Amino acid sequence: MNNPRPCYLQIAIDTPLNAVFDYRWQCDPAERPQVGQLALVSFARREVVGLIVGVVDETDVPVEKLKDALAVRSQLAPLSAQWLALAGFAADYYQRPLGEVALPGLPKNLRVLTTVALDRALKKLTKLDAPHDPTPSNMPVLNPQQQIAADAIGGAQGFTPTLLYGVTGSGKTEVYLQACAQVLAREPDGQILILVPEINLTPQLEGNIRARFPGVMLATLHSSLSEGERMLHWLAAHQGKARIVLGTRLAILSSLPHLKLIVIDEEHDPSYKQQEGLRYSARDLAVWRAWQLQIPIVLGSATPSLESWHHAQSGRYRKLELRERAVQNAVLPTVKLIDMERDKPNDGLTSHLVAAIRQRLERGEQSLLFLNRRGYAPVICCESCGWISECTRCTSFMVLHRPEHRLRCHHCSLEMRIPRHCPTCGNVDIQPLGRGTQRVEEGLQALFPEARILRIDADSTRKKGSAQEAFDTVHRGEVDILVGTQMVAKGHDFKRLTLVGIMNPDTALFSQDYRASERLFAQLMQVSGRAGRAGIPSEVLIQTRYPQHPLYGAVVHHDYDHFASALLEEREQAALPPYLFQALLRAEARELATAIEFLTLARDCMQHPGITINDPIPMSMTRVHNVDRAQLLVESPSRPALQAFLKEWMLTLRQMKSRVKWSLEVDPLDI
DNA sequence: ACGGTTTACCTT
DNA sequence: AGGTAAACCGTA
Repeated sequence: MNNPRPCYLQIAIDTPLNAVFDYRWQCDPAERPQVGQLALVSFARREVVGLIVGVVDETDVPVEKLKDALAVRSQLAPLSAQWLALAGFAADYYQRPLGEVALPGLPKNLRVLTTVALDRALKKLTKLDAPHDPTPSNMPVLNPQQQIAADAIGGAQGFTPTLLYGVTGSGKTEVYLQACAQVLAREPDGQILILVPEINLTPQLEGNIRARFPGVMLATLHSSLSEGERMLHWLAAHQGKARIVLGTRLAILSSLPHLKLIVIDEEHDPSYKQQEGLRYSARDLAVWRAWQLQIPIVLGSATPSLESWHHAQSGRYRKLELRERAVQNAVLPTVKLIDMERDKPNDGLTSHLVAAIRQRLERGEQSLLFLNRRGYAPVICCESCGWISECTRCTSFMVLHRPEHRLRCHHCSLEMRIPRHCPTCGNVDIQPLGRGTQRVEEGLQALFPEARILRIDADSTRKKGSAQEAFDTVHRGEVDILVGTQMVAKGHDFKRLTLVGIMNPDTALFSQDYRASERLFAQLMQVSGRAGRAGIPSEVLIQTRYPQHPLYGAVVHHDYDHFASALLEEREQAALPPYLFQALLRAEARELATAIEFLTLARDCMQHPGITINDPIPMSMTRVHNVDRAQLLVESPSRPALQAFLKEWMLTLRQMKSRVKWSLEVDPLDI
């Protein structure tokens, strides 16, 4: 006899509450809901989609509190136990409730009340039948180092983390592709996840993969997809139809039931770290995922993160090296330092750099000027009383944007007209101080009136698609001099580019942030790599006041090894990551004192053997948009000890019910 | 007494 | 978090 008895669904919901919620469900025993399915429930006067993490016959929740679940999304195959374990690991590690990790990782259309988008995508995928021919088209012949690397990665069994270390142009992409080919050929349903820092900046890669594997479905996952596309691509991966998934950091949480290989390109890139909400590192989660599934993972970079380099040195990761440039007879560019004390710059440009640009113009070659500061000038100031354009809402300056004739705060977007005279003393001589890309562009145009100059930065590419258009213009050779921020440093191969000028990198040398030099080195190597890709000898000129600085010496000699070893030694001596593990508790309030007070309480509320809790300090940019921020750094040489402490600590802090807004970041990058 | 804003409370 | 209802507050 069928005794219709309710079962209870334990549901994770996207809320900061650290709990799962039980709902009643009238179970047809033949169709019991499954763990990993999604369900629609009413929660705190609204309806939300949650994730079923348990199906049980009993519950401790009092009957008067229990509600019926409204619907189960049975048309969608459940998320696998392995996927749930990944979300669970991320939730534990980053100290957030499971629902806050698992649900935002799903396409938005799966989380709405109606299922029309889901049904439409399902229908579309049924009709579309995925090609299943893993045969690659025209595989280029690899050089011996590349071949060894491709075979080692493609033929690896079990959890095999590999650091693929090779300079720009050494042909890492080709190694990935051929390793992929081996895995696709060997594993009949096998899926591959390829992560890149920013997909817009590597448009070539998607094309290369499609061209190489015409018989295999590729799905992309990144933030500039429309919701419809994202739903479709996510489902293609979830159903196993997409054999290759190419995506940014958010793709690490995609459902890949037959995942057999993970590739992380430019693994050192800071954009693998999410900087708001759940502050996860896609690279670190990827390594965990590979370990969980016991599959190979390759981390590629010309300038690996010190964390990965350290793992390679200690033998935890296998290190494979590509020493030669593989791209047809390409040579490493010559890097030269220009001493700005001896060659005084005019309009920010030393005579050496000007001469080098002129030479390129005469030869019909392209130049790139790299300056990591947008706007016209970072600040304006009054000549007579010393007034400077500070933001009224932030601890920062209002940046002069000349084309728009406005001052703008880059942190809270406050804008105002440029004052005609000084607001404090009335003096009319207000001068821009320092220079950004707009001012450099203006200076160059005055110097080379006949040259075609293009500026690429966040301001010039605000409109959708305008960045691509700008890059296309450069590729077509319609630009002589390119001025840009870090936007131009990544990915693009400029065939006719033979000169890279780096305008003012010195500020990072003496930064409080101990990671600044690691980042600067990676950035200089990366931007240098834009030149010399087509076999024409090319040059990188770095303008500096500190030509003796060892960092520049390492850049000149393209010597990451020694630079990294020296940095690692420093980090070990100073007890810093990767020899130390950190977490950061942040608090924000109208008054700085309120934030500090909360953090002091947090510091003193628990015993903490083996853990160092530093004093609360205001953040380096204390005020943003009229909110004051402070932080508390927690450190331990043992990751498990830190994890155990954080777990307890979060329980205690949540119980404090303080009305101060606070958040925890595990493994912070910026301190 | 009004209406707009800040705060407190709840989530199965 | 996010949604609602209660509490607060200046002013007519």
